[in-house]
Amino acid sequence: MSDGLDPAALVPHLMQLGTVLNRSRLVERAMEAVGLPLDRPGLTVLLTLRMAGKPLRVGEIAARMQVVGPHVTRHLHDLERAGLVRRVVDPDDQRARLVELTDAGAAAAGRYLEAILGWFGDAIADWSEEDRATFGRLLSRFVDDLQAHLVGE
Amino acid sequence: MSDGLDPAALVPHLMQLGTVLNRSRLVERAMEAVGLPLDRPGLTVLLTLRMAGKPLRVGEIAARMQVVGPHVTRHLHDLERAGLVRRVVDPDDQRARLVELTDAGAAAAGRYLEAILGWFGDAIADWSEEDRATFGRLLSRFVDDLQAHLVGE
DNA sequence: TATTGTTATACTCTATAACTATA
DNA sequence: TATAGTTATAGAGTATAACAATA
Repeated sequence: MSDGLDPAALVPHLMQLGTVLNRSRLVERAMEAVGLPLDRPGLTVLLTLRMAGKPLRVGEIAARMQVVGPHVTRHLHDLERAGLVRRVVDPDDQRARLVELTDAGAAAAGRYLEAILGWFGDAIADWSEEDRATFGRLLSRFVDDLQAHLVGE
Repeated sequence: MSDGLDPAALVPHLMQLGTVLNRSRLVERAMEAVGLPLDRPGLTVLLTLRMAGKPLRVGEIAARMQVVGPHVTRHLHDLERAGLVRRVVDPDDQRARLVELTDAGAAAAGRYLEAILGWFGDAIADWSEEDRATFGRLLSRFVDDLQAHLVGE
């Protein structure tokens, strides 16, 4: 109530960010840059595995993407056919499948990430080191707090 | 290169935020809270008009939502049938239509916004005033810089 | 009987193409 | 001829339901 930085001022920025993140041609450009055409969910699966740094079960991928199981299964087919991932039976549970990146998949995910990072880096190239650090800290905190509140409700 | 707050650390948070913003049930909850069932794009149209604070042409709404004209037209039908918006011919150009909120539409948009603001406010309720102000400032700057770079490329 | 994943199907959101009316 | 909007259609992304296999 003391100034203009209440939630009301935040919402338009967040809406705009959501738009840029999801509706801009960011992903398409990354795919052009890398030269390996994937659909958006396929790329998300790849990046999810890459960021996890280890093989994941189908259900775990779905949970991290916040989508439902069948959706992941569907895109795993394409990725497997393209030689980017491999499905192996989980030794701990014969029902489950462990999905892992192939060498080609890991390389592709790395190149995509590199392209995207390049853009983000360019966008904040002239920020002070302090602003970057502060933004990183507050953004992380914001996402965590928001998710906690939405889940907990 | 001096610490962990380079773009690489930002990306996972941004991906997560994108997920929360677009794929969580945030919108559905707001609609339940308000009791007026709309689809997501319909609600976005309503909020776009509300945040503009004045009647907008169809093309202008589409531009702000970063979607294509026909998409807006489609949802305007539903909104008009529900009595939430009104389409009037632009006096300056007989080809164009000015879309304006009805009283009911403005009231609904206000209630939705209130519900959403409430959640955001709760999420950052225990932040210091300084952190809120800083986050607001950096977020706004980040979105602007990012958009400028993506457009300019 | 509960859980992991798959198959089949349907729904939501958004785009492209073809058209109408005004400029 | 160019622009604002609409209608009709198609495609991408995701969900629900029914099922199979293992636990």
